[in-house]
Amino acid sequence: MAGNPAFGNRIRELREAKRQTDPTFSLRQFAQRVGISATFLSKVERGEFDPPSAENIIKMAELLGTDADELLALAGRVDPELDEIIRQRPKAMAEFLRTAHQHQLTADEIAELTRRIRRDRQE
Amino acid sequence: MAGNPAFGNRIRELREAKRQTDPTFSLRQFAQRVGISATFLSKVERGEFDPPSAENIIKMAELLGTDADELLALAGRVDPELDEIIRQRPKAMAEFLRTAHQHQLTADEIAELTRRIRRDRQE
DNA sequence: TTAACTGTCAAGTATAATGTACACAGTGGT
DNA sequence: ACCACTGTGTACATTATACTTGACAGTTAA
Repeated sequence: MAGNPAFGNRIRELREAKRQTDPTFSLRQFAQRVGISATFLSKVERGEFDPPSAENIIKMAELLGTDADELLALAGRVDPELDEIIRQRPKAMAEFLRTAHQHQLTADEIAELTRRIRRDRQE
Repeated sequence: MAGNPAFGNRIRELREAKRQTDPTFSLRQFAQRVGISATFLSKVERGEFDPPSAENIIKMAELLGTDADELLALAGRVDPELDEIIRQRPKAMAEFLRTAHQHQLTADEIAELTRRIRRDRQE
């Protein structure tokens, strides 16, 4: 890899937005709360460095009040927890994911299947 | 990481089995066909080194005639292709996976959902 | 005007991941 | 006795990942 402007821009955008109402969202202070250096964050936001580790991206999402999975996706990563879930049922989950992809399921259609799990289980 | 006996044992087991009928499945020859050194494979099989890259595990699965996703899971990895699929619908897929996990869906139940995708799509 | 911020630049670092080359010892056949 | 093969131990090598330190210039507020 060699930097990711899409991810960086999004972080800067979210951080600047937060800062409108909370001045502690300066580059330095935000970096400190995430647990990385200001320099690193600066380069990441300008797409000069690769996004941080999944762990730190998740911290960013929490602080910024946004969805971690979307931020991770933007960074070209997946929550390690999801990989762990796949590993518990590798064949079945792999087949499910590939089939969903082949049929180009929309987010709504996937959400419908999620609801079905909850519904079937609750009775 | 620091070696993975479960993965190594499985590879050795599968390779030795193959060798019963095909003498080209010696450690050296198999390593060569996978594209790694015999030394490395030896250490991996004895759980002294970590499993190879996802790419090389997939090659092993092909040569050994076994399921790549299961081998990858044993190695503590996930096919990068699956991560890519998740990244295309991060929120929906993440929610699906977490819900399936929370409800402890069995492989069969997941397969049923996969069939449902195909069925609903075919009409 | 100086003090305290803001973000940025240049350079370097620590650790892990993913391997390699080469020499060696044991075994089985000829 | 020798050859060719088996797997293995020692000792690195290479690249990527995920950052850090310290110095700097511009802006803002007292």
